[in-house]
Amino acid sequence: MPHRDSSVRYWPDGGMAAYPEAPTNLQVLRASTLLNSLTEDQISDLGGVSHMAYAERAETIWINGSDVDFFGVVGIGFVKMTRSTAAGHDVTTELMGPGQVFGLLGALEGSGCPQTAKAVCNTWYLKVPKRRFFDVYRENLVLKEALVRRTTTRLRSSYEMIARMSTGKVDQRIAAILFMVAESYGTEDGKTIRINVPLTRQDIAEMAGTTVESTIRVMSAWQKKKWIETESRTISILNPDSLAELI
Amino acid sequence: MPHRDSSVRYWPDGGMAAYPEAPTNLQVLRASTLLNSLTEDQISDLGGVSHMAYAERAETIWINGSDVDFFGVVGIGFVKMTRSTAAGHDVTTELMGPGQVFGLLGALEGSGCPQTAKAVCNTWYLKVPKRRFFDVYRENLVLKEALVRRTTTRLRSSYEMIARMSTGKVDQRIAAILFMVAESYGTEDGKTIRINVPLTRQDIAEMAGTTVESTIRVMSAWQKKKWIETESRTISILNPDSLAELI
DNA sequence: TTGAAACTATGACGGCCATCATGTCCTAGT
DNA sequence: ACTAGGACATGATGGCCGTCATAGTTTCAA
Repeated sequence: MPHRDSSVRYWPDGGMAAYPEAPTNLQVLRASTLLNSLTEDQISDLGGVSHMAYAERAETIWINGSDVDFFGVVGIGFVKMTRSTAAGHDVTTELMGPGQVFGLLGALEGSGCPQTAKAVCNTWYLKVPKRRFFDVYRENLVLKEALVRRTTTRLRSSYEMIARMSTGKVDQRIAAILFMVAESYGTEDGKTIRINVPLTRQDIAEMAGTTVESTIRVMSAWQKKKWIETESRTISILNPDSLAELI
Repeated sequence: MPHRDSSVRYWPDGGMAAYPEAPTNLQVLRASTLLNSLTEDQISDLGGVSHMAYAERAETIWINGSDVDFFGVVGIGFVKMTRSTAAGHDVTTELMGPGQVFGLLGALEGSGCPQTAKAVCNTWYLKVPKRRFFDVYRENLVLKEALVRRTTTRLRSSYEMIARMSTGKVDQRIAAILFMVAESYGTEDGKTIRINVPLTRQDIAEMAGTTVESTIRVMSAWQKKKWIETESRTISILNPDSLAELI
């Protein structure tokens, strides 16, 4: 299922002394599956009032509950949407990659953003003012349809998550997460699947709803079995079959 | 937050020798928050091609993956949407009550219904043919907007679920489930909140992603503490404060 | 280059909870 | 009324995994 072209750049590499090259506003808007249904005029219109922003790895873009007057479109990099429980644990519910729109959810019904947005790695993203977007959105049947489809898809995969996370052992949950991320951001090379997101064990633990230690234990065991491989935060699944039959 | 009028009938009571009185097609359509945005003409149109159906407690309305040519609107009773994991456990992701539309999700993008629908109690529901609905839907801005809102709300609460279920002890999860159900289908009477859904411990276990035994243990303990009370599958929260501070 | 911080790794221990087993009570249908 | 099946209840047991502790390794900025 991994479908992306391996030549695509997912995140800014190299040091950060000089900012990695930012994409242009229009590039980002056109790359968005949700927004590229707009007309050229509308896109350049929105592009004109939006502005590119940069978030460093682990930087918080906004806290949950806060009222923000923009939503984001990931340009290069990754943003995770998290929620923190009363016990103080952060749980990651979604991982947004290049072209993905984030923070639009709360926007539609006015109520604040229910989730915290945090950069997984150094990330360029476009801040689009909500107000301007609504002007386009309100009467746009195609856009509404696109939005329905997008939320529907997310809803479906979030049910998948609930089913996987609320039952199942830790190793199953982690395996499920790996496949889920690979599904969106993986590239195949023969049997091995390379996950093009720089994820720490902590990141994975938050997605799987477990602890760093357990995640490390499980993944270390897999590494010894040559099922997976990690090099500088990039995970490759060497033996998808074995991993899959865990689930 | 429980907001319903206690005079509303949530499910057919009494024996089933004679079917409890069915609501009419139009009653159900008008009671639906999603569909009542339609014009009178459209409603009576849809009402004409739909037909009322009855499902007994625990009856399966459709299996996941199957292609069904209708979606449902709950008239009287409750329907749960479940998914079963590879391990054979059923996980309930949503509980749909009177006026709620179910099974529309998969319909919009053609792919089969991702979840199994099962009656929680004896239930009257309206089967609305998808094809006819699409004719109305396709060009209807208001309906699309309503759908976006509905999906958005569901998405939000499903993220809530993920956060709650993937972390947290069993008692916290169960408490969270009770409040979540009470939020939608509870009626307040002084301090006590009565949950107007006939749920077994098994039902609750499936929602909390745990086992019947654990659920029984936890809820029995609460009963001894007079925090909750059960009479013939109807749960009342006597002491919401104590229960809430578990979470 | 170097040092600090973050990440990965591994062990010990204890509590939670899934599983199995057994029994009572309630409900529904003959 | 009687019986069968489902729901509720409770105990015993063992393994998973969260927590704490400690140490090695990588990353990155100065």
